[in-house]
Amino acid sequence: MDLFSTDGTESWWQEPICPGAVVLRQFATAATTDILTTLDGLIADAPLRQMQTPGGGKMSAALSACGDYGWVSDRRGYRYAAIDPLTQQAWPEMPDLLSTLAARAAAAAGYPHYSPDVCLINCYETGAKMGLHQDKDELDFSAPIVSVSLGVPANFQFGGAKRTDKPVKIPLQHGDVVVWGGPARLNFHGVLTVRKALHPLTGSRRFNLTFRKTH
DNA sequence: AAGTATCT
DNA sequence: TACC
Repeated sequence: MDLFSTDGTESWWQEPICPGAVVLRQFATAATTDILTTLDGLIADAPLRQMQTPGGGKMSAALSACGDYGWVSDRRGYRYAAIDPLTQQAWPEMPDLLSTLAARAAAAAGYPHYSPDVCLINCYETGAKMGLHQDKDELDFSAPIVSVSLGVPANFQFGGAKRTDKPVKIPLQHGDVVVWGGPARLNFHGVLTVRKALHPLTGSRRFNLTFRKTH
């Protein structure tokens, strides 16, 4: 296990998943109180909402976003939109605290010069899940995905380039960051049903921040 | 479709 | 696998 400590205030380590993908364990732990305060402000301006899917279903995780665009799903399909359909306003600007964290994580995983234009905010209550899918609505697949876990734990599933590839199950805790790009950029991934639990900073909720370069 | 129903 |  490779252990990193730059100034004595952070201590994290990395666990490879497959070529192009890695877990940065406890990478964000030191900053999570400030991140969650920042999140409160963001979702006050762009409320979390459960989006409709094209088939007529509803996603169990509630979503919001900040940055230049947000990911939107409705009966017509999936897309990135510059205007939040709920508020009819632009999405909140991405705070420096978040873009800096994402860039630091990407660099640590071997992807320097990362400048995401979107941060999706996913909120999982007990029982919520996310089916296996690919992040393929972006226009730039050369940039990685950076995924920050906060609050109650969850089991992440990370598969291959084909839906039928058997995923590996990765338990994620508060402060863990997953980065995937390069040969793993389009790999299928998802979140198993979140189990009832309590976290001192988020109660029963799990938040997931996913950063992307969409344009 | 990031979900769900329906099939083999 | 199909869904428009």
